[in-house]
Amino acid sequence: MSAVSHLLDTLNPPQQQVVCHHRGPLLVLSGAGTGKTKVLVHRVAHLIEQKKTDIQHILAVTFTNKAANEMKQRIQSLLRLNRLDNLWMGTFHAICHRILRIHADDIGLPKHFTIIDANEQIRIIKTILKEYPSDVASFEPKMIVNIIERWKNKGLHPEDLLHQGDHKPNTQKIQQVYEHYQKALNTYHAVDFSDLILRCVDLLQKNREILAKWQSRWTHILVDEYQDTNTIQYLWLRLLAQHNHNICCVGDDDQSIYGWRGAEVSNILRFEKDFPKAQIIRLEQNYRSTPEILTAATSVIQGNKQRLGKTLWTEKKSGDKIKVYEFYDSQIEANSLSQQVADALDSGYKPDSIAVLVRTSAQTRAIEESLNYYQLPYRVVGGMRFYERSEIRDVLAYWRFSLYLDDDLALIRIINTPKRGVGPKALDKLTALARQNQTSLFIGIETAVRDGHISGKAYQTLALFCQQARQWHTWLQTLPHQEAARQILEDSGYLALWHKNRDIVATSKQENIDELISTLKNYETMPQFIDHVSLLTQADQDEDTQRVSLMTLHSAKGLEFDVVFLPGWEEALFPHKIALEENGQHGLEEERRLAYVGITRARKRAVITYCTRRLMYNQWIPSQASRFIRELPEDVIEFITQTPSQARVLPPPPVKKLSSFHAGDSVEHTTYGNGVIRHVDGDRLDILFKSGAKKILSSYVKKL
DNA sequence: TTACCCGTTTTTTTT
DNA sequence: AAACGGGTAA
Repeated sequence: MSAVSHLLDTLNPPQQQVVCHHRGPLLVLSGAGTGKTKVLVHRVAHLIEQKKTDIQHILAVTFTNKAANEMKQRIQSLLRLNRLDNLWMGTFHAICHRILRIHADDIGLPKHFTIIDANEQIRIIKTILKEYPSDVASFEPKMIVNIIERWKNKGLHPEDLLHQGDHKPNTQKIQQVYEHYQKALNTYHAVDFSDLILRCVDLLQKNREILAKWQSRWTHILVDEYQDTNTIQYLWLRLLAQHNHNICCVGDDDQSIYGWRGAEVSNILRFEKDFPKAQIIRLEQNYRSTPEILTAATSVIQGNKQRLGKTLWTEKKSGDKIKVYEFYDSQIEANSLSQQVADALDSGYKPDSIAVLVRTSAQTRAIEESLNYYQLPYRVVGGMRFYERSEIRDVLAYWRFSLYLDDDLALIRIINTPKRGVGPKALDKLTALARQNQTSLFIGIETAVRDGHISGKAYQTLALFCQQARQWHTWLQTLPHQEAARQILEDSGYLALWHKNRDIVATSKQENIDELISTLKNYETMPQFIDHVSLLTQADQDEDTQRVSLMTLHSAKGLEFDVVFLPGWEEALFPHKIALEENGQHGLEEERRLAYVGITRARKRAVITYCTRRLMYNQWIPSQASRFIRELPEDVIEFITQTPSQARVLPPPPVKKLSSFHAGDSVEHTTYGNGVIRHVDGDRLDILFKSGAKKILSSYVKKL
């Protein structure tokens, strides 16, 4: 008997096995912790092992790249395979990206089109808005981007909006900006995130042969986290599955938390209509949590009216009650949380089986400070992402531009970094010139230099720059790519920008750049690296080290931990007031699903906390318990209140004794690095860092 | 063109 | 508290 057939028996009969064997459209409505990932992994493994299906005929869509990697690994170890190169598994965006690159010619994109991020979107919108009359120009660029995204998520192009008959004056104006924005993207040979999918759908719809090719290629389509699929993604799936009808979607309507990104639960209902023979299977046995946790989660989610409805049950043994704490303020909440983390570690839980899940990323700051103070090992998941740092984007732009001299967006980013005396004015002129001649910006600049269109100061630097750029381009063709990459940064004077500066910020930027250069060796060529990087969102750093995870509820989707802390359950923060203001009842229900996701991440212990005052914008704002706390069933919770007088006393200092400080001691600060104490003033230390002197609370520094 | 001052805003959630 | 933007002087 083969390994997998044997493993199928370890699945929990009967439904889980049915999912693995089923052919034809299948919708798996499964609750939290019912083993849906396991089922998907086994289904794919089973298909591959039976040899009836070649790996390349399977398409599996996951919600994050990380989830895809994990699933691949699990399949590999099940089948004892080394590689799964021909398996198409990844996010909608990654898969559409691959398809678009194959068919770039068919839709008039260059092979190396650029994918722009949110910052670049806003920058482009800003420049566009300048050309409009004052009423439009005063629109918030971010709002415009949001509206355009919403349209794109529904598959609406600028011209579709004209036929829609929405004649609100603002809609018409924004429609024009949308049209303008798409033109700008075209001239930059760029697409935004939503375009990856939208343009892929366009490609498939307009080109029957290409559609047929992909339809017949994929005999099996699997979709995870189906509840978070938006309209355009659904259209894409439907196009591809229409031929074979062999599509298996797994999702939980109670965990739909991306409505603001266009996800529609109605896609679940649509599925039954578009695939009439679809079978629906419900997985309702939870294998993850204690009955207490499950009861609490179920009770909260029952507050929602719009549910497909299912009843989760478990055979697990009874465990701890869910603790609900009220604290005097958010600092005390953070400190108490640290202590409880320390307790959990003491009682044997591994750091990576503990998580702190917050509603907004702003909450992480206070918690981080406290975890630092108590010297607990933690990691912020999805915080300031590596590839979003300005120095990393600069370096990537240098490389991208050197590789593709016609990449105008990259050029614009780096042309005046370091300063070459080319400001917005000069850039406007050069752009206009390039557009006039129908050339890329770089060629435009070269012409301008040759024909002497530029005056004194900028002329010198630009002439040099053009020569250098040609040189960089050649280097990438002739030298080993890692070497070329470094030389470009040297030669351009970009590295010197940070070398000059001795402060801690510059040092960390240098380190980041070094790290980026060293990752180049994992790729064979520069184009390969650039392609890969444009879709990376989370740098999977120090995965191997044992740390407590600190992240938002949204990024915790699909994960599970033994112990879960849920701080900040207060009205206005959770449910967030913007969600209520903008989306009313729907907003509230989505927040409630978020609460459900939070609680159900826990295997053994869940701790919910709130406080009566919270520090916001450096001001103390009174707060009150979230309505979700009232929705918890009393018999599974243990309620603990700290009175203000108790709360005023700060918890004792770290488990390890806090060393007393003296002038002359060397200390370390997580942000500012190493420094020397000049003067001690009670709890405040006057420290000389490389970046300059700072007065810092003793609790934030470590004695060396 | 850039550097600096001063007043204003910032906190949903992410592929 | 810290980041951002508009305005102005050099």
